[in-house]
Amino acid sequence: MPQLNGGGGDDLGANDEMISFKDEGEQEEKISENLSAERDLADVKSSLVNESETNQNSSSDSEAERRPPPRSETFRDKTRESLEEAAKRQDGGLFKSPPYPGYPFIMIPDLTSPYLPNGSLSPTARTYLQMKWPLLDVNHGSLQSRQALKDARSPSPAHIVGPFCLEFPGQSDLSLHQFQLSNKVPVVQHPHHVHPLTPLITYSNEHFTPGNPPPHLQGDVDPKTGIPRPPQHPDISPYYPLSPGSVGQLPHPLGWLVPQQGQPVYPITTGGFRHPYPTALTVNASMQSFLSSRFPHHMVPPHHSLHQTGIPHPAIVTPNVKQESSHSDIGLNSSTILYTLHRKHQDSKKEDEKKKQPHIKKPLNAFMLYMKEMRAKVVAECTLKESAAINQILGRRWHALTREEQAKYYELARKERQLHMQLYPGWSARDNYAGNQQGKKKKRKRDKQPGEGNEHREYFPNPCLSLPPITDLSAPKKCRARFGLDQQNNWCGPCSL
DNA sequence: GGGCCTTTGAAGGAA
DNA sequence: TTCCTTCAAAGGCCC
Repeated sequence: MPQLNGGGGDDLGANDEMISFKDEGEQEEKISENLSAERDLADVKSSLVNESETNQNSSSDSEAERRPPPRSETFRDKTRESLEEAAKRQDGGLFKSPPYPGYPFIMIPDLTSPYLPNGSLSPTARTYLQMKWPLLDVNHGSLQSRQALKDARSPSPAHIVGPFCLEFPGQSDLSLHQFQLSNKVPVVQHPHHVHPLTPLITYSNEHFTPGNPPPHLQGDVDPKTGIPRPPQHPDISPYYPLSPGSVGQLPHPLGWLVPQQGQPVYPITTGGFRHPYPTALTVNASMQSFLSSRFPHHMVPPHHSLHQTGIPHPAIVTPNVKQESSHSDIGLNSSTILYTLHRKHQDSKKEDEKKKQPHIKKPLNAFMLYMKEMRAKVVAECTLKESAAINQILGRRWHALTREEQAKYYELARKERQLHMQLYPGWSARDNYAGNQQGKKKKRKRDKQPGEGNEHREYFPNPCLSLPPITDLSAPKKCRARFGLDQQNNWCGPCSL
């Protein structure tokens, strides 16, 4: 396997991670070289914020800006430490004197209340929103945009500046790349028809190669696969997408986002309130539920039923809980029936509240990111549709990747984890275990027999050379079936026992 | 309708 | 520290 070239040992993933961080260290050097340019960038950005602040906001804004960012008690110490460590380790100068309060791994502003009493976005929230989702014209500074933000029903795209990333003269490609990595923006995730490459366009070589034109000026066809890219800015993370039809139904600032390539980014629908990917409202709602369940009530900021940012996170899946009417099942003829039903209603309501807690998905690991990118390509090449077979191919291709290529995905995965950790500080992978899921049936993997499965990989570092054709899923995997009794010297260890 | 398959990696818990 | 388990995505297949 390519990963073994370096003689790193058995743990390939660990080695790759090391490589990833090594590369990162090289990036730090480059970042240092461009520190002055980034300061200029920061000045420009800060001036933009301050300018709009001065013009539009009352003194409360300034006061809010002076206030230290809300230190949520929800942040675990270890999370904070890891974030700080990651910040120190990763961005060097960018974090020494962060011109952006929210960039990129600083504490997230209080998004549960990003608006000031006058209806405008607080500077902190505005900064965060812009950094997090550049599509938001939160920094535009115009009364128009703010008006649109306040008037959630206004779908006016007038203040939309279109898909863009914050590119400033003098900003190095590397820093821009880092910015894009850390502030990928959710726009739209088409459940199955989005080219999976999209997620990793951000991490394509374009961003690693200085001097490339802005990605949004490039064609819509991915040069790598020839598959058209979805109407989404390549700098925008599709991992934190908005679901079509999920946002427009809610009166929030994103209602004004413009359609791209004829497809509405945030379509205003009159459909139900069910949505596969909850919006930022549900993010906040999830955090609200999370906070409520873990911390004293007085420590939990108030939660409003309508979100303020409208930014969803794909890692969240809200169970489709039927909205119960508070009066629908209450009888009117008998007080006894009424009382009984009311009790039942209250009980079911409690259960529903538990179920309503959005399911925050795990951040994707490097291989998952790779799969998302390459799946369509493999499907196109092999005309396969069965994911099991495709995943086998992808698994082999993954091992065939060079260390540098893999490092790219490890880096992306690391960014995703950091972003996920920022968005959901108290989240634990354990939360998603079936045992903690209400009403979710625990999935049980089929028990593997000795000598079956990954054990072979230890003895055949390159499974592409030793395994039967990958499309032949029915081919036996056991060494006896593969090599026969007369070639037991080729059997792997477990099979030889 | 929901679990299984299949891959790798991350994370958490048990030993 | 090591090992094991679960979950993340994907979509056809099967019960």
